[in-house]
Amino acid sequence: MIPLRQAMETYDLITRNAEEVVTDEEVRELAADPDGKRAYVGYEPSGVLHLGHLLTANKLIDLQEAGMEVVILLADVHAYLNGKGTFEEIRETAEQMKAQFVAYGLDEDNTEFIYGSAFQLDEEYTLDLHELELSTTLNRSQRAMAEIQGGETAKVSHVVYPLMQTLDIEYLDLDLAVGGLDQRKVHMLAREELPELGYDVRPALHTPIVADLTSGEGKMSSSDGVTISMEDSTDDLEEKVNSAFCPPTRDPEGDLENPVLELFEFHVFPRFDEIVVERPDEYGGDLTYDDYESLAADLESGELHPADAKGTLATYLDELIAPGREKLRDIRN
RNA sequence: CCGCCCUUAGCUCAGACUGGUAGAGCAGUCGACUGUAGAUCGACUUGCCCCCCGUUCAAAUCGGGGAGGGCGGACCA
Repeated sequence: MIPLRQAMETYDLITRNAEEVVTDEEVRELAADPDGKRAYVGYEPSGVLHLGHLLTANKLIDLQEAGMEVVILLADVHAYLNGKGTFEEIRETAEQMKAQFVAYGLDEDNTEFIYGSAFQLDEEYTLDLHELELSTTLNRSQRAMAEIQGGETAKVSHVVYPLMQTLDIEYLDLDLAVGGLDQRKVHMLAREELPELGYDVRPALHTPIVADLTSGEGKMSSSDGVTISMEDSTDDLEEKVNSAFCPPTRDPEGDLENPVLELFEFHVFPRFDEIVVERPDEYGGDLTYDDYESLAADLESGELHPADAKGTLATYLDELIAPGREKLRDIRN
């Protein structure tokens, strides 16, 4: 396989499938000399990875491919502040999460896993945090958190949370912050506040939020609706994908998205060079695609039937998830 | 600390005044129709009515106590 870095311009690799790049100039500058530059995603520890996690993981893999160092923050303190349980419980799920990321394909030697509690409780960090608390309004912090916290009424911990993310970017010595689009307001807050403390502003890169599988609207959520995760068996995947909303178009009416196409675009094509749609002769025989655009175009034209697209999607997702699924099984035995 | 409002199905809420063992919409599940899903029909499911004590033949409903959540309480007066 040709290294992606040679096959694609570094900038295109770094920004592919990104919903937003802040700012483009800053990222172009990074792309000009990516070696040794540090990028991160922070995750609240979870025992089971789902497609939302994997979307940002795909981006991290791109960045590794581009020559960057990747840091995964196992955000135990953040999870604690967001009411996710005791530190003990959070730690345990963090270890499971780490194992699944490695199984998924993040190069272990090139990926730095670090617990938030390893540095977020230091005196210097804490004093910086208090300084941020002093210069940030409640309103601003709450707005930054709105997408992240549940429907619950905001606690004091919730407004501290994004301020800590701001400091993480400095204390982890990063050059790029990565996150889903739901992290946008937090990163904007960070860009605004870091200079106030005398620190440098870093660029941010946001991945899209995949639409809900069954309705095609909003975002796929782990709390409600159908989520595809490392826990799913092959049969689960087939069933979930088959029940997905999938009109034969890339651009459904209204605000709706085609989640099946989105999964091809954001999860399958970035990890496979070639996709084979196995089709019985009565429907025209097998089809082969090496990029998302041609597959989407065929769905649009009717050449590719949604049912065949779904079967194929389930097969490839299964392949992506299989290593993590095995790892989970090991952990649990 | 004090005051007011809220708590009923997964969600949003009716029902409470006038006690009689719980409803709607949405969601969900299952069929029919489509070579997928959705839409559309057809059927179905769903409950410690926040907790405890009391009154009563009988309490979601009345009385008392408690919990959780929301909002308010400077001055002008």
